[in-house]
Amino acid sequence: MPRKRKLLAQLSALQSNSSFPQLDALENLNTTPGGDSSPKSSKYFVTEKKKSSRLDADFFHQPCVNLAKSFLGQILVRKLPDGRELWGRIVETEAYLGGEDEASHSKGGKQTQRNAAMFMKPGTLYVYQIYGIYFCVNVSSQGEGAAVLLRSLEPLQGLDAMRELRRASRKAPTKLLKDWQLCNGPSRLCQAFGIDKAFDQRDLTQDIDIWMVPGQDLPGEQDVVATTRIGIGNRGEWAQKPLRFYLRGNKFVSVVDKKMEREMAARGHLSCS
DNA sequence: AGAGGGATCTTCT
DNA sequence: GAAGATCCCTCTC
Repeated sequence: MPRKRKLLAQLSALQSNSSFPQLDALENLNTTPGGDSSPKSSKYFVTEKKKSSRLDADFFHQPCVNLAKSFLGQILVRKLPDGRELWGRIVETEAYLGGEDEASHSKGGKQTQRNAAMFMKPGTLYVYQIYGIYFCVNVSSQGEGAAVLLRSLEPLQGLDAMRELRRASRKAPTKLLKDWQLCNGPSRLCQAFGIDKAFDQRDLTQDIDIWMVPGQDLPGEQDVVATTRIGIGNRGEWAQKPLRFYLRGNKFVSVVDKKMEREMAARGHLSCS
């Protein structure tokens, strides 16, 4: 299986120096981002700066739907083992509410080995494998077994690395992926950001490889489209609930619901200009 | 542009 | 044993 071998090779190349994550962390504190090797930079300064800009436990401690909306416009940051930082603005999310939600992995309130992270403290990552080949990443919210699925990102920094990671999982020689194709889908963003099962149960408020920072321009209520979730098939009424949220008009969203956007406009949610 | 099928494996019945 | 919070490739209109 040449395809699989190629994937593994790419992955191990990227993670070649990650055998001792704690040592890596210490080294990273002593080096300035961007390869500046000025020897006198203070690690205390760097630590302080990081802490102040990271979204904290208070932010994640919100009811599921609120958190799903609050994520829009915020920034996911991933530090690769080689030191490169990937930045992506969150533009599409889905809320999975827990026990009562028939489409949730935590439906019926049942906790299993797979979904354990959904029951952990808000800000915990829940990463699961889907269809045997892909991964999806969620963030635990307030509420028993509730979590928010990250569906699409607008890539901001580290696009070359994202393209490499995305290309590694395809077989045929293809044209270079456009920017909008890098992170527009739950498993695509996991590929682009190098997120796999190893990130399950990690804490976004503490982890050294992945975290979130506040976005610059946060959307208002009128910029957010609320519509049905993707890929949950026949789950009765739960398939119909508006639990997917995305930024209106953003070209990095994976699935646009034109019909819903028209309905919202007709209802007067869209400001007339 | 849209429909259809294959890939591939963990989880739960 | 079957299904699954997906993606990619190919075929057809």
